[in-house]
Amino acid sequence: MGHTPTTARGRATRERILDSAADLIQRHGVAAVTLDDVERAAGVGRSQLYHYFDDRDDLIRSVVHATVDTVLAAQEPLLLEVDSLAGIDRWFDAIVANGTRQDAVGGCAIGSLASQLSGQDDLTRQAFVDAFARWEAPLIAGLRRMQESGELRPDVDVTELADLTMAAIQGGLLLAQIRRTPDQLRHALGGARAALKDALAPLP
Amino acid sequence: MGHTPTTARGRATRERILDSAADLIQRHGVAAVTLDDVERAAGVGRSQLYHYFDDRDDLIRSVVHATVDTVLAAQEPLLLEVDSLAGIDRWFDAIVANGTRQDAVGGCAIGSLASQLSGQDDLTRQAFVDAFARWEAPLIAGLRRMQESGELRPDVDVTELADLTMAAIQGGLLLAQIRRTPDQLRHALGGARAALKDALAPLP
DNA sequence: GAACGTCTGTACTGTGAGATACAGAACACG
DNA sequence: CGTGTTCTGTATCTCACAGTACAGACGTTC
Repeated sequence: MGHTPTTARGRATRERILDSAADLIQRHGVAAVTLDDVERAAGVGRSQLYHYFDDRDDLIRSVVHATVDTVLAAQEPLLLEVDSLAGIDRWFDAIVANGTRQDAVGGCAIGSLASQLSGQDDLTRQAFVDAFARWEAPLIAGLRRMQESGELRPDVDVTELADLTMAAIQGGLLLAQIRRTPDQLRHALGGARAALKDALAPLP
Repeated sequence: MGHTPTTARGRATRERILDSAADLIQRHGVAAVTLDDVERAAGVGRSQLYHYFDDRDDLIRSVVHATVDTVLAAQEPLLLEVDSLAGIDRWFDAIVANGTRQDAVGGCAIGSLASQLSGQDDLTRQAFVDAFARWEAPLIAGLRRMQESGELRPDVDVTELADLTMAAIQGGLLLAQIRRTPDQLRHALGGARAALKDALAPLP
């Protein structure tokens, strides 16, 4: 997997390559990005690319891992608070805000990559299985806490709730990306919220 | 957009090219499919490709249109019956069955293409906007009939219900494709069903 | 059956883009 | 400083693949 840099300059260069590549891929898709594009955007020469990465596939894989880490790191603070309906609302609001932001090219960075690359090798697909598992884990944990505290009915299946929530996020982002409007994302999350509210224990 | 065939043989050849290309693209992704691959799979020569299609992009666009038509045609009979909860259940069951079938590579043919190509030109993106609109229209119409007959509460927004249902389908199929298990699709559709059930008018 | 349009087969070309070679600059470390 | 290692710049190679050229087969119509 290429050379891991030992100096500060090396690390900076490798980061710059990864960031530029991730940005280009996010905007134009994996297939449309050439090594020349990455070089230009990162301001490096061909030799650097092959110094830090084995080949194009290795670079793409590295971008996938970096993207997953970035997205999950951004989600983490809010995900740890999803142990109440209010916390879930804050999380959903952040997702909508994020999906609506700036140029609103939108879509989920992980979801987009996943549907472009999951038809690839099994190793790449596994990376996405892991990514979504890591994403869903704190949600399941939060719902379980809600169940233990009696906030959630004891008979509901929390993994089922988590699954439908993740699907609503991914589907909502995909359709919002195509239509270039956040409405469908909001509606999808509204549906997930309704399902979650349904699972709340009736007030005593 | 290439020559439209006038003879039966010509139509058959064009169809064969389109079918083979659609199949290859479905399995390996747009970027991974070369014209040589299509030729081999369809058993035609290079000249045929360029006889019926202007260039590779034209072929891809044609595959998109053909895929959309195929998927929507398959959905149509069930979609016309979604004016009752039982009809919706039949539709959902068919989607799960279809997503579980055969090699279960899964994913939505339209959704996959959309996320691969929506970053392309605006014209291609528009094709997917239209496709999803065509898909959603009979669902909205069915829900509206349910509302008019009093089966659905009058205050609910049927487009909102339709939107979240479409998102559940797309998200569920995407995640099911990655995990190679239909569970998440079932859960996602279960969530949509709960939202729909919530909108039913209380029994008199 | 001949002549014209439609369709098909094969061989070729040009180039974009991934990969390599190798020399030179920057830097760490004694 | 000097020497070895890490990092960078440029030029070049190679080849897969989109696109072209052109001849030949088929088939339809008068």
